[in-house]
Amino acid sequence: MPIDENNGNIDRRTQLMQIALEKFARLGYHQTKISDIVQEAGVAQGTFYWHFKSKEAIALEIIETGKEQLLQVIAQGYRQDPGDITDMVEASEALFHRLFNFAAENRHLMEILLMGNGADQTIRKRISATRNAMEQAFRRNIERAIELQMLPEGIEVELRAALLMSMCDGLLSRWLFGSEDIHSKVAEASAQQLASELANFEFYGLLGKL
Amino acid sequence: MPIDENNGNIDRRTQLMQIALEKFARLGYHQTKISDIVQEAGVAQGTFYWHFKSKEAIALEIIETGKEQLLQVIAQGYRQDPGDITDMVEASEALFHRLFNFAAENRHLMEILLMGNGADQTIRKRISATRNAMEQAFRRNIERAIELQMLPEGIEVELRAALLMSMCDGLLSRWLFGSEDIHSKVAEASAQQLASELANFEFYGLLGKL
DNA sequence: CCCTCCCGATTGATTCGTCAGTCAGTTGTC
DNA sequence: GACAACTGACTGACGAATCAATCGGGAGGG
Repeated sequence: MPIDENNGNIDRRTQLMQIALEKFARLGYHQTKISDIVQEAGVAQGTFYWHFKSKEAIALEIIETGKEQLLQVIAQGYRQDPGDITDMVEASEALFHRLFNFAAENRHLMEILLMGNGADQTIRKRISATRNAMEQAFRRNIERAIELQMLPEGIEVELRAALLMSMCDGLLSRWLFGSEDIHSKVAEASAQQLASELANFEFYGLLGKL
Repeated sequence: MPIDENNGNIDRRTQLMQIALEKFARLGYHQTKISDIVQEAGVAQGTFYWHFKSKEAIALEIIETGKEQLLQVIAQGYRQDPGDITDMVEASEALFHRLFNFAAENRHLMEILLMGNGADQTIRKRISATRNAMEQAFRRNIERAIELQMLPEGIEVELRAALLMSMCDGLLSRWLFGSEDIHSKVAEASAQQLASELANFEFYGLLGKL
């Protein structure tokens, strides 16, 4: 056999994490048995415990990895140089667009992060830390916009970041996992459309641009 | 003993539901043992199974009860007669205020509804149905406002309802359960303040009233 | 070239704790 | 004596984690 054997032969560790991610998302944390994971990977149960300390450990590692990717997407942030409000809306829209694309490409990860599929305390805490990090990223973006005088000074930054994050949460859950029975328009929209609507609402609220 | 014995002697069923609600919220569904519940109620394990078919059954019943209360709060809705935008914002604010007060008085219920504390499929589905019902209530309110010409006709009602619901979700979670380490301003605000900020953002967005 | 020792990776039967749910029996009330 | 409410020891299943045994391949020595 050749030395460099990489024909779909990813690192066991990575393979197990991918399978676990998919199962945690689809079945929920508690419903996923280690035996399910190893069976799908075609290895024995002991192998799992050679690579990971425990079931919880693999979950935490999955979340940590996802967090880093996600923050990278957001960190690209708003544009650096001043402009008018239209520029601001556009920049915001671009950020959402990137975020929505990432989410679509990482459904399982988002399912865990957004729906917190039935994990326990420790894991939920880690998830919430991840979301908190996202929110802080949004917040820095808003602050930056104020420095550049693209937004008025008086506004409650923290509150606005929270609202923004909430709206992302909400749109993403509905877009990716909206209940089948209720055919939502949100579910059918494109990442581009959603990003655009969201950015508009962010700035102009229900009354729209006047 | 007298016939009508009600000295803090609530119906066993109700008592068990209250205790279960508190424990599900605090510890999470899977972490809560039936033995915990009955111990706190001071009854034997068999008693639980005399009143409820299963652990899942009590959880579903708790959610159902909560859903009804919650919908009642929202159903009081916007005012019925036309007015100007300021009236609209005020009506909206009043709705949020009622909702936030209810939430504060029903922390445990909200914790389950908002954080979905680690339950499995069936239960999460029921929770999501409850939230969906809330969202539809918001939606009807927006539609009503359009009929009364308090809002422009062109807007995407469904999307706006989703965004509104998301913001409520987000504010409520942060207000009631915001992580202790990050002292959030949101956590310290009053129901009144939050309702007001939210209603303003709803209509005017980040740019504020001009 | 072969033998052997080492070690990382893997196996899977077994252990062990944990709970949801059961049931045969008791209590007390009308 | 009938029936609703309650008891609590018990069981049966399940699933996370363990561990002694195995495998395969590379390094080194003769």
